[in-house]
Amino acid sequence: MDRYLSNAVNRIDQKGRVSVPAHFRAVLAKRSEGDLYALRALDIPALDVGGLDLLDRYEARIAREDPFAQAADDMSFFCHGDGAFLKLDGDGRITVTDFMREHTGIGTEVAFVGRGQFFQMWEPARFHAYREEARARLSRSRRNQVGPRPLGGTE
Amino acid sequence: MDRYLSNAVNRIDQKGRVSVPAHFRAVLAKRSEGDLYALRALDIPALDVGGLDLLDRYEARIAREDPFAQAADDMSFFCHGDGAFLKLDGDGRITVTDFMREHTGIGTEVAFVGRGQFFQMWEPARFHAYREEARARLSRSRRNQVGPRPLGGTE
DNA sequence: ATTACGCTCAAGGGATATCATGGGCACACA
DNA sequence: TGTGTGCCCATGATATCCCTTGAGCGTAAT
Repeated sequence: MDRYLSNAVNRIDQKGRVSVPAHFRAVLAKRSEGDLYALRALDIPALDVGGLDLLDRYEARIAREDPFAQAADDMSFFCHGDGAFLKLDGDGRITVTDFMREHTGIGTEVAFVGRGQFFQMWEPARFHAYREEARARLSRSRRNQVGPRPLGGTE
Repeated sequence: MDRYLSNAVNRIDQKGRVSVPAHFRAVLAKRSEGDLYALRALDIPALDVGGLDLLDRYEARIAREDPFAQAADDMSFFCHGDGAFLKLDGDGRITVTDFMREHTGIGTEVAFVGRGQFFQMWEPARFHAYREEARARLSRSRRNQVGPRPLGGTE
């Protein structure tokens, strides 16, 4: 197993710690060494989290831009300035900081959502709402499609 | 860990000192020997700070200009002549000088912002405003994008 | 089939280390 | 004699480490 799949909701304890699902930790260990990289996602109240390989992907993307152009600067500002390293403690937990709470609205529980190459952290209610929106968008666009179906369904 | 990442706001004390975030100090120690070099960023009210390797970035840009042109001369003047060395004290703090305050508007607090190869110092409110601008620009360019997305939350 | 054991994992708590911040003191330079 | 600078230590908050608890689950034994 080398992809982040499925989702789980875990509770934040009084000291602000939350367990990263064991399955995600296993994937993480396979993809990168130790540290976790977290980033405030664009447009949605979630954090994108992964190993250092996730950061590498962003940096590779930035390297393709003219390093003195505005776009490269914005991208670096976003992924370096608005990102953070998370440390897993000995029990596989991370501490939820204000940095994370502000952007996501996370309070006492965190929804961990697998996204293949990375996973996300959401406030559970927002996650459920967003999931429904996403499903609705998909099924609407499938109905509007005349030719071959974009995704899924019965063939 | 060898890149400057995440951001933090620290308070300036009555003697004009401010702690450089411990994580940044660790990166600094790994990348360069002791010295910190600060320059006033072009176009934005921030300081670019790093080891002497920070100059590599600017010198690369100068190298791309015609050495007889005014622009190359101006750039060299700017990065070699208008920078300042910062001294870390025993507790990992630097003293905020007028040189820094003038350009940035820094008053009683400093926002340290990781930028990968270097980090920046901002007046916190200006930092927050600029961060929102940068995110808005990115999100706009993501929506206008037809093909694969340049960066960002959802893949 | 049902009970008992053992494993994994989320979650709680106490002790300790790290870090930002405040302040004292001495030395220099003006 | 002040003012700025460097060096040292004190403190409180937070993060980190280590150990414990208890629920869920599969497996094995009765």
